[in-house]
Amino acid sequence: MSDELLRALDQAGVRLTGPRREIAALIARRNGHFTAADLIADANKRRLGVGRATIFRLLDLLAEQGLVERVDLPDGRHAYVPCEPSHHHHLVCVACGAIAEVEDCGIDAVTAEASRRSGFTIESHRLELFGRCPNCRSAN
Amino acid sequence: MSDELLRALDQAGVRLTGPRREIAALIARRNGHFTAADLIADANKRRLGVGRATIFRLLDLLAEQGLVERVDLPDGRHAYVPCEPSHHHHLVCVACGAIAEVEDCGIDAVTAEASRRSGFTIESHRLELFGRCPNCRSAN
DNA sequence: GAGGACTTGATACTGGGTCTCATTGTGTGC
DNA sequence: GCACACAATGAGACCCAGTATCAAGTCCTC
Ligand SMILES: [Zn+2]
Ligand SMILES: [Zn+2]
Ligand SMILES: [Zn+2]
Ligand SMILES: [Zn+2]
Repeated sequence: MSDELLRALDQAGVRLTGPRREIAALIARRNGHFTAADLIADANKRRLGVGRATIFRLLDLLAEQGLVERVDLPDGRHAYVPCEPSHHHHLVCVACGAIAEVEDCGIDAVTAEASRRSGFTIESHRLELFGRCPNCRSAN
Repeated sequence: MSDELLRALDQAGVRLTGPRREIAALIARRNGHFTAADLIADANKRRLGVGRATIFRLLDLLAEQGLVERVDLPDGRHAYVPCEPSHHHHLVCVACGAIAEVEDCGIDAVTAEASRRSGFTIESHRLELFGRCPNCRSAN
């Protein structure tokens, strides 16, 4: 539920205001990835009086805390995924939007090799995998 | 030079128009990554009469042909990188924008493992590495 | 409770990118 | 070379994500 998000925010010294609780609840009841526009639409539908800006601000906050991660979809849209705050990568179903998390499984070797060949110092990386989840694959 | 881009476009059955030649020249004289806005600024500076829309349209075309690839910068901006049309990844210098290309060096093993663990069929992936090129590292 | 800092939402604004459409330019067949 | 069908162009309007501003409201502490 949204309790996790709220607890984590509280521990980070962030004020737990009414709007923030409501937006956290919206996020908790989504599954898979969502865009800022999705949340704004949700909020409008439920006639919560929260403003657009507040939603963007909370998303920034959550991203800072690593509770949510930004994903760039293949079509260029920006989406968010609720997340554990440890390093990992996302597998996104292009049909239904379902998400799976995968921990590093050999990426470090790849970055080390790339660094050796190019002479670059690598500071960060982004890996996103796109495909079809088991459900969508069988539904074809 | 821009001849490569033009030749590739020609072979793909695309009309070689004046504006397209000029934009291709602009791209050829850039090094590293660039944004659509960069090209638009270049075009304005040189008083080429090309419209914004034409630049976006050519970028789409080039991306379709794999002659240019879209990169999502860490700050969320969308940039492009001139490219070979074979699969590979980019190493982007966060200080000066220099680009190095790296071929797959073990990524396939990572995707296979992720697929095995999650049950997803993986159709595509995006890997971007961010760091500092040798120049920027020593200049510090 | 009172106070002061933080948060909020309305609104205006920016900037990337798309759409439309009348005009122009290109490649082709002759 | 020339005409023609059709693709491409550019000007401008338009749309949408995201940001900035600021007066009014809210939270937490004391
Ligand atoms: Zn995650
Ligand atoms: Zn990683
Ligand atoms: Zn799916
Ligand atoms: Zn550099």
